[in-house]
Amino acid sequence: MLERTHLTVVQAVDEHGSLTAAAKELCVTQSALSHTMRKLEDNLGTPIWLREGRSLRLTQAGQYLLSIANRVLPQLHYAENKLHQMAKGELGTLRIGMECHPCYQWLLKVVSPFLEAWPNVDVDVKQKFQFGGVGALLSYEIDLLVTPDPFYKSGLSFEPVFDYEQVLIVPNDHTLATRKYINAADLRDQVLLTYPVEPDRLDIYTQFLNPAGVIPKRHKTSETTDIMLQMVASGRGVAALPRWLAEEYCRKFPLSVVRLGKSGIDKQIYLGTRETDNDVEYLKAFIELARSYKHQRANKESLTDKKN
Amino acid sequence: MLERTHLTVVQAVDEHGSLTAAAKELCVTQSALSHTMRKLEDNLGTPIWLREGRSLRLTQAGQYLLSIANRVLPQLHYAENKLHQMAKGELGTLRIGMECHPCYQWLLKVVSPFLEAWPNVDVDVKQKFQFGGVGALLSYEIDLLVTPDPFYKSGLSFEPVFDYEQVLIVPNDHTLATRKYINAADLRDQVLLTYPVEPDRLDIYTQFLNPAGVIPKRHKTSETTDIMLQMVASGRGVAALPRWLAEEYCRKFPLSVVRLGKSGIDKQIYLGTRETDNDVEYLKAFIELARSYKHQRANKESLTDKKN
DNA sequence: ACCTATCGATTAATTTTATTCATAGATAGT
DNA sequence: ACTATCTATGAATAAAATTAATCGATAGGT
Repeated sequence: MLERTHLTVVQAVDEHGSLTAAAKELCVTQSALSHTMRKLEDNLGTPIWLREGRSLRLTQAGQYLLSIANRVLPQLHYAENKLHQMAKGELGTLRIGMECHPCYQWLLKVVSPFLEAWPNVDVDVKQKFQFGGVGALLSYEIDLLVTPDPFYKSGLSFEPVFDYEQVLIVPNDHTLATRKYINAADLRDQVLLTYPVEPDRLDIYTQFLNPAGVIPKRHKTSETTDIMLQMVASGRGVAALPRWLAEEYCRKFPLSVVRLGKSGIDKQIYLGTRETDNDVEYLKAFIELARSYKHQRANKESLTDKKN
Repeated sequence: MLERTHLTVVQAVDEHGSLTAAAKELCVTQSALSHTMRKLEDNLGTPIWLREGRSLRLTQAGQYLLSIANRVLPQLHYAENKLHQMAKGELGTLRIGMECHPCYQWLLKVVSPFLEAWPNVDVDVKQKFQFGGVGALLSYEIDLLVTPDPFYKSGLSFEPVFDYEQVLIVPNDHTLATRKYINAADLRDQVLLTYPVEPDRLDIYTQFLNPAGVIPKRHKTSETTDIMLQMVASGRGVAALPRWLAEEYCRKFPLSVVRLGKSGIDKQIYLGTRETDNDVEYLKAFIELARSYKHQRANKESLTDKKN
């Protein structure tokens, strides 16, 4: 009943001084505005303007209506703008879900250039999902899943964006420190430090220890990578980490990296999305950024390899 | 482009769970809503809902739109309500203009019962007018003029609401205190206290002193009635006031009232309004209240007279 | 595994609404 | 007094919203 047009007309008349001028501004005839506002006045039961000769003077109701127009119209304009930006995929919230700890370390590297490139897009990172990461993706709890386990299913698409080797990290003076690689049996009398998750979600168990039927001497957990590696550095145990991350810590602490098994444990990080989101610009951009980060790192690593 | 309907529909769908339910609520067909929202989605370039089987799920844009709806719609509802109240004359601001000091004293008496009776109507009192009180009335600066000088002109109507006698107030021990009435010449050697306005707007000059060609010994001014009468009480001069006001002060201070001239100076207070405002309920109510106050006071006075 | 009820989308027809056109009435300025 | 410039108005027209009828999809019951 009180429509946006009415507010627009009141505002335009106030700004341009007359119905005629307002009509020109709004690209309609003066008659149209006259009819429109007359109808509103009839509905409200009060005039908006007093007609004095050939000019209009706002009544009290009209003044109030003008104040409403000046308050509400900007809100609508702003909303329209935002919606258009959202439509163009320039604005929104990228809700990222994660299913592994190494993913988190990797994610931190990619998120910051993304935030810079897309100042109007927020990033939300979630880690707990009632029905798993894929469930969260399918139920629109998240828009992007970072996971080591692609789960091919219609409606979803997964893409590997990062390859890494899972390695053992030990103190420099550890008996295993100089080994080219270790076997599962070598961990039988070691204390193993991991993140506090179930062993069947830890690659070192599923891909290394379990197949060989080996159980380490003890298993301790640590929430954070820093604490974990400080414990490793002080000889309290050994830990498994992505090589790129382990090497970073080798610079900070007296630690060494050892391959797990003769050919190593190779892992990938995948990004999962809904196919319905294929045209969301900032999502595509994030994946592109993730891809380029992978290559950049690959180049770096080959350089380091040569140095060694 | 982003219309009120769109907001209403988004809100209704959120509240009732489906387009169909929302349509029933809004008393239109489901088809109508489907068309309306489809058009909006086309305009924005982004869907508001994801169609999943037979249910709708808000997109990010949709969630934003819903938040806008929840913010903006109440504003419009509230505005509509207020406008309807204004239309019924139950709401507004009564802007009162005043042209004389006694008017102000009288006004105070009438305004408070009015404010009680019309809790939704505000009262604004103004005293300075570039083009006089009538000008202020005609230019919609005020809605009601309280004045001793009716100015009959087409478009305006004046109504007397209060009769009073302008009297001289003197200290109890003053030489004039016991006189039945005084002549202009009696003020020749008195100090006259008045409000600080031009003498041609003071009745004691225009209707009493000037006709007799008398000028008082001295003329002092005071902004407030209280101070003025304290000065009178301490023998610094004499003042002219409406009788009803003077008698009130006689109870507080040792003061006496003396008639000005043999038959006294009779004055009226008029209320002036624009004829276009004839159907403004609260304006009519104010005038009615003013009238009733006049009668009430008249009765009181006649009672006091009998006692004396 | 098959009905059935229900949901949203769609097309064409229809109704309602908004807008224009043409013109009258009023008025401020020259 | 004349003219230009307002707003209002009624009828005609254009545009938009709404409906009716129907389709395809799907969740839930049997």
